[in-house]
Amino acid sequence: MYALVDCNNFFVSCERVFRPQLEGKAVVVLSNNDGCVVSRSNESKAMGIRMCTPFYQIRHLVERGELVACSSNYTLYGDLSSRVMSILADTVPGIEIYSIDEAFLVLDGISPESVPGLCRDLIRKVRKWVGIPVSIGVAPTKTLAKIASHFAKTYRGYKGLCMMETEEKRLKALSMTPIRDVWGIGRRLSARMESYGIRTALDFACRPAEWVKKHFMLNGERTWLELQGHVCVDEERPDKRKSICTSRSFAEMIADEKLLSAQVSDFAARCARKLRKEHTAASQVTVFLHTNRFREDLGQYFPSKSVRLPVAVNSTQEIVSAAVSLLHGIFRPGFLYKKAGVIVDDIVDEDSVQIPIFDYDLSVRRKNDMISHVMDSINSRENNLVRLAAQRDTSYADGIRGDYRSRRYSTSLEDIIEVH
DNA sequence: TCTGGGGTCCTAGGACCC
DNA sequence: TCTGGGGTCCTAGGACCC
Repeated sequence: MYALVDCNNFFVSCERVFRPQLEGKAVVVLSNNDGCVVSRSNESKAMGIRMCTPFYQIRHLVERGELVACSSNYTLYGDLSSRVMSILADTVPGIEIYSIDEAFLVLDGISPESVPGLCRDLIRKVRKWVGIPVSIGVAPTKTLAKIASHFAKTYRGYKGLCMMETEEKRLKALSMTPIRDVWGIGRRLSARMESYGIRTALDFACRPAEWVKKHFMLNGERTWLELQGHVCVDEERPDKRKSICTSRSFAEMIADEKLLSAQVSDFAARCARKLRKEHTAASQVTVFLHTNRFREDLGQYFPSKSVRLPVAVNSTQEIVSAAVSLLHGIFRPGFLYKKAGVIVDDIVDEDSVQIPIFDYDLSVRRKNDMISHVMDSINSRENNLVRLAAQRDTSYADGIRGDYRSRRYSTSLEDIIEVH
């Protein structure tokens, strides 16, 4: 059996940990630039606020005092997430962290009758020690555990735990689950399913195997098997990423190449830091630009360009310099740019980097690596204090709007003192 | 006026080879 | 005018996830 532990309304719950007065109120957490809604409390869901709603469409509710909006504070959420995960990891033999607010527990070796008690204990512990409410769904496959956790969250009677351990419960749950809510069935697939008359997960699970194979690809078949109770989604995801991306929308559109170059340098430096943190290196760098897709009155341009480096690298200097020259290759004057980003991929472990035999100056590489590590150790104390000249000379948050930002309760000494 | 960020996997189709 | 068949590998883009 798998247990899916899911933090309820995670970002909102994190804000509530440090601002208990938000308990019971309609709250939303906004994306970068206070752009759109990325987390909702039950109360704001009940008001009909949808996920990804642009904030300007609901700002009047905040002004009328009917809704509380919080700018996102990812450092805080990451910190609370790791506290939750470490409690889970201490309690069960295996844990697969699936996202910032979800983890699968592998219940191998735990007797079935002790599972409910163990789960209830976890719910209690996480709530008491971290302050975050979680729901747990237990079922024979990950796809079914997802469905179970949805029931655990939605129906008060379950008190946060839904066990799907019998055939009868499986069929009942599938019959009550719209096909679009099934893990792995997105907008496109569910539209197609509905055109075949499939409305619920049970409708789909009841179709014959041949029919599913004929009409859907590998993923559809996999989901179908999982709904039957056959494990297909098993393998744990590796902890090292295959690609790393740093991108931002700008509060104000940018026309100037120098300004854009400073932003892109900064994104590239962030990618390099993420690589070093995971002890990996990348041999491909990509830069992309977006104009504002919502402004039909303005010229549109979505260029992107990649370069393959002769060696996998993770020094700030090398990644930034690759990114800047890519930018110069795609920048075209006369456009207003709304978003830019840097992607590094073709990632390998930093200690298994293949060094070319010819035309490569190892001493330069060593020097770059040393400088990067010194930058890391200084920047770990004061974020972005030491930068390349190419990076913009403002602090990171500049140019990114966040009018409703909470304090850095878990990381900033000043803010911790303020709380106490 | 104002519309997020960061990932993974799969597939189709092109390039290339024999 | 007529112009094969089959395989592999790579990549861009789509679909999906949180």
